[in-house]
Amino acid sequence: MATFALVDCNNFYASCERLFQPRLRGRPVVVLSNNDGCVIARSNEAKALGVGMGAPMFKIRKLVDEHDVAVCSSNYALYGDISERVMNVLGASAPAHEIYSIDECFLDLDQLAVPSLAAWCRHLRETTTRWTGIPVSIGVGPTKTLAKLANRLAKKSARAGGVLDLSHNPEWITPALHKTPIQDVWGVGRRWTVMLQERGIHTAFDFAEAPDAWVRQRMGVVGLRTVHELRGSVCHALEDQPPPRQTTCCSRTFGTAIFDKAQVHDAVMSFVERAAEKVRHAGQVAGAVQLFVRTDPFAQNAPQKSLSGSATFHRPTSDTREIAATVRRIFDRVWREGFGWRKAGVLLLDLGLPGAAPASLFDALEAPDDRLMSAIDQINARYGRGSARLGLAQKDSEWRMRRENLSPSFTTRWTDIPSASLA
DNA sequence: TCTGGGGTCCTAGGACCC
DNA sequence: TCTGGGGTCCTAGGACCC
Repeated sequence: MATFALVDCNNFYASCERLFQPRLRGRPVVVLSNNDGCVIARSNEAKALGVGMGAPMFKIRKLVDEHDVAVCSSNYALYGDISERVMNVLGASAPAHEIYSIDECFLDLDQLAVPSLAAWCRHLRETTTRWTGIPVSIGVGPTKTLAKLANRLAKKSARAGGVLDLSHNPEWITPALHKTPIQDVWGVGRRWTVMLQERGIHTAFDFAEAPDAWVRQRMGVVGLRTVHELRGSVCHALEDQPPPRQTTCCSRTFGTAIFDKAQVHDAVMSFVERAAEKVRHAGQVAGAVQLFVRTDPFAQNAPQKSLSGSATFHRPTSDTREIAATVRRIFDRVWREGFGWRKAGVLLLDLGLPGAAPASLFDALEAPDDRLMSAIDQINARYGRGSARLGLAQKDSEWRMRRENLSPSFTTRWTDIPSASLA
């Protein structure tokens, strides 16, 4: 019998904001998406006030004012760095681990020889919080799906104390399934929730009882795997060596609609720079690139339009200059005047290792020179992102995001390091 | 006035092959 | 008159995750 643990940081972004800002402790805190658009993280106090996940800021303005809710713009430099610290603690603790998201980590506890797994988990939980300042909850189960489910209950139940082990208490599994609403099962999203509820399936227990053939027909093999995992058979193994990315994307919603071609082009070029950096950082090259630009889908009265175009490189590349030249051609080809553009993005596709693709007939004629890109990447690694650039885009332009309540980069920028005084 | 960004996997259908 | 069977590859769209 396999044993998986899921360690999940509680209200991760809100907890990160609190780390270096004690004035936020005990107060309701929300963290907003880019452009300060909608809520993407809430402290327990904010949840208790009824602030929903994904709620647009303009809809909760009144609640925020009335209850003195602290509002933070998202600060990914901070969250990414804190995440790395948490993952380091967790990775060192277990025989094998899989970083599942910025705030979640699966552990494989099969080979762990300890007298009481629950006690071990409680200790890990305390250590993680003491060493990183981030509170976590731990769920344990015979499959990843059950570990997820246990984690949710560990968070909710005061009695559980942040840890719930279903693996060594199999008699708790059935009650746990009964207590889990169908929409909270890992792998069941909004659409499937509606479909399942219409057919009388309201809890994880109901779902686990559903006939295989029916699930297979309505939800494909993906749904069937979830059902089997709820019943305790492993369908999702621990992936401690994550497969390399197949695509990478850099896109943004602009702070305001933009009509000007040069401005949109500027934004697109900065996305090219960032996307190419990501791909080089992963040691990969891209086989193709896609560009999209679209209007604001929420602007009911404005004309809607979506532009997109793509191109294949005859030799896979990660060179910003080459990608930029290609994207510029696509941009000129698809551009249309007269629309208020609100979002754009660049996708790098068919990612692979350099040299993995078959050589083209003309390769010998154009040996790539990657010295400039390496130099730029090294400078930026040392002095901070954006220190050296190709001059493809203005540094500060109109399309920039709104981030009105941005916290300092406490741990990743020298000038922002918090100071303490003993006086 | 004000609604994020970045991914994965699966499936169906069409083009094309012999 | 009679009009197969079995593949592959690609793409778009839909579901999901955080």
